[in-house]
Amino acid sequence: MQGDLFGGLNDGLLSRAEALVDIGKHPGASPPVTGLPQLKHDMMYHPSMGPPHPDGASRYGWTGHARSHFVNNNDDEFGPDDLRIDLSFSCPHTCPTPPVVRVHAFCCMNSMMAAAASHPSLPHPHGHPHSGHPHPAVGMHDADTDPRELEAFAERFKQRRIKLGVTQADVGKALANLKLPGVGALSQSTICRFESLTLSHNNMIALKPILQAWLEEAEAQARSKRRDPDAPNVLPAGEKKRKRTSIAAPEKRSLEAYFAVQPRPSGEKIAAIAEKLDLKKNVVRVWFCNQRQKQKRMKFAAQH
DNA sequence: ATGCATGAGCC
DNA sequence: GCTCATGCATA
Repeated sequence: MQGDLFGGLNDGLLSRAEALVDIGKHPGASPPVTGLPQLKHDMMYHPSMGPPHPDGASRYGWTGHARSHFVNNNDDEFGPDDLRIDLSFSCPHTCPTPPVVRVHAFCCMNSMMAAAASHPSLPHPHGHPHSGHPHPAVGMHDADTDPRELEAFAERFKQRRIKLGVTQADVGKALANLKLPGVGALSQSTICRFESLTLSHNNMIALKPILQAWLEEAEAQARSKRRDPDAPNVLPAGEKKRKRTSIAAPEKRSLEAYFAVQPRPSGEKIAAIAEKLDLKKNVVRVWFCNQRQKQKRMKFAAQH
């Protein structure tokens, strides 16, 4: 029960996939997929493809949760300042626990459940766009969605952030202090991905105005040199840490080979693959999900 | 910087 | 069960 992972499809493909694994890699060498029920497979985003055509994301409840209308795009001004600011701004001493502040990054870091539970009305406790702020595209123009512009902004953002002496993690936390409606803290990961353009096009568009707002605030504050003992945070002790599964190279190669043949295996196929590779079914399922997502990310910086 | 994971919203 | 935004953990 292993040569039929792809059900009625045929063992040929599988064998081929496995052969590829043995051989080493896979790339373009595997589209012999004669008649695979290839589903609508969202294409990769190419900067050259021009603006949004986010057919993909826009049809999935994308309500622009993080889209901010309050920010206009005038990111062409380079701050000639090389001042360094201590960290984030605002909310110096009197920052108890305001009603709408997203301070989860400071206090209840660990459990995302806690974050979600404690701020049920947050646009994105860590997650998603929901009924929150259905602000379509207020005053957005091509420049806001133009890949080239996003790329340029990301680059400028990074440079200016570094000049300010602020880390990606700092920016993420500081975002909450901005107190922009519907804008909470973000992780270092997300800031990093924004800078490296490894987020979806929509995600980039949504985050840009927010990061832009932060950058302007930060530079303004840096100019007016202010010092406040904004005491950072102390991570709460003892919390069950999430353990990250590590898929070994051989298994990963197999998965890649399977993916090349069929990016969207059915549940049964996933189960079969999981068994064959001796991995949890869920691990395999998530791997495919992440692989698909990864395939759709921007990352056009390296393509230029 | 990136791999594996979670959870909301949707089908 | 999927997509999508996002994050913890880790290389």
